[in-house]
Amino acid sequence: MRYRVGLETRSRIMEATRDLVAEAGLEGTTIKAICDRAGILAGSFYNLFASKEEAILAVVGEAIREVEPDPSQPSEVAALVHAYVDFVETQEAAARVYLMVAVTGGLTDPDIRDRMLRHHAARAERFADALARRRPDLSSEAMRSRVEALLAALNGLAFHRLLDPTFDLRGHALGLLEIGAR
Amino acid sequence: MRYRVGLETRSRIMEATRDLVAEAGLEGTTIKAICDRAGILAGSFYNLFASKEEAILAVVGEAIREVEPDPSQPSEVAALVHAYVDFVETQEAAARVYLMVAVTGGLTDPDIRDRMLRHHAARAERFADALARRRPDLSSEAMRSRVEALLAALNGLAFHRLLDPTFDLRGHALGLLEIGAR
DNA sequence: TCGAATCTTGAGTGTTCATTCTAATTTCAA
DNA sequence: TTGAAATTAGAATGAACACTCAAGATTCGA
Repeated sequence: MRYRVGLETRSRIMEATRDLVAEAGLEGTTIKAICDRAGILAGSFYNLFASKEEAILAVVGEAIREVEPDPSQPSEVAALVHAYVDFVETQEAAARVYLMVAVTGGLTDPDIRDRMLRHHAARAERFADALARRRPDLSSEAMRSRVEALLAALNGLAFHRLLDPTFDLRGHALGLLEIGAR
Repeated sequence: MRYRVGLETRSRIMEATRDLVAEAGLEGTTIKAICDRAGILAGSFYNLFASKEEAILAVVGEAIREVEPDPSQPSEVAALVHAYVDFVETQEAAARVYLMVAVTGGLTDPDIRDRMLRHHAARAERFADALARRRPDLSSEAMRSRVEALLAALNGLAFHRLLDPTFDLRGHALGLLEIGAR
């Protein structure tokens, strides 16, 4: 059971963590820097998070929850693509943190890798459902292939956009639909 | 002017660095671990590399040079795709290091970011030339769009393959050609 | 209002790590 | 063979950093 002030501190910590990791990377971000930006001291940090890793994973968890709009109701493929582009464009810091953890963590830590693969599988499922409505003619093999290609391309394009802010992510992402999801 | 033993030590260091970073990540890899695996002591490391970062960038440079086959003569799109898949499959450690540096470094260090964007531009050029021969009908805009989509998708698929060794990278990569480069 | 739970402070701890330095050894061109 | 340059060993250094702790302050339900 947390007090209100504790919850506020917690969200200030997460905000500071997200922005700092987005700028300086996972290891470039120190507890001291997080605390300075959140306006607290180390003891308060450890009152709310067990470790730096836990704070970063909390940020990633939040990003994962925000990248998918309304998981309850079905969507069009184009709507899913737009939602993803919106996420990258408007929550750039969260997108950067997600990407860094997915790559560094995914390639070195089995737990994070499994988490990323599960997230990917859920996303693929969602896209497959949407695509099935638009292209009922495709075999499940062809569907799988299209979805993997589309998700991989979206991720690759998003990475390019994060490297180069002038890159037209939305244009290229919508181009994918023209090329592959006629 | 280096002596033969120095050059041999240098390549042992690079090999150790590549494999360790592939396993443990950029910051998980220590100078001591590199030296242990290379069978040397710290003094020798610093006789040949100015810093840990320099050794890692040397590994990345080597990977960049190996990912492109014969930059002199022109290639078919399919050949370029095969070459990329071959690189990821046979030089998995190098591919992992490249990816980690591209993401963590690219998103936090301006020099590395520029280097990655230049590498991408050169690759895109290469793919565009190959695609132009197969599809002379496409406008230069459509060409650009196809190439960006193809490269992004290849990168995304490669990342997935590195996360999940059972993922059929070559199958999906060739699927891209069927979908988009008819 | 009371007081148990929660929160904050801020100094402190211990470790890990990249990097340096010096002296001894080895290489290899002339 | 010689000796200047390159290589190596290995201990030492110093900084950075994640994390702990005890004591006081604050919160808020009962």
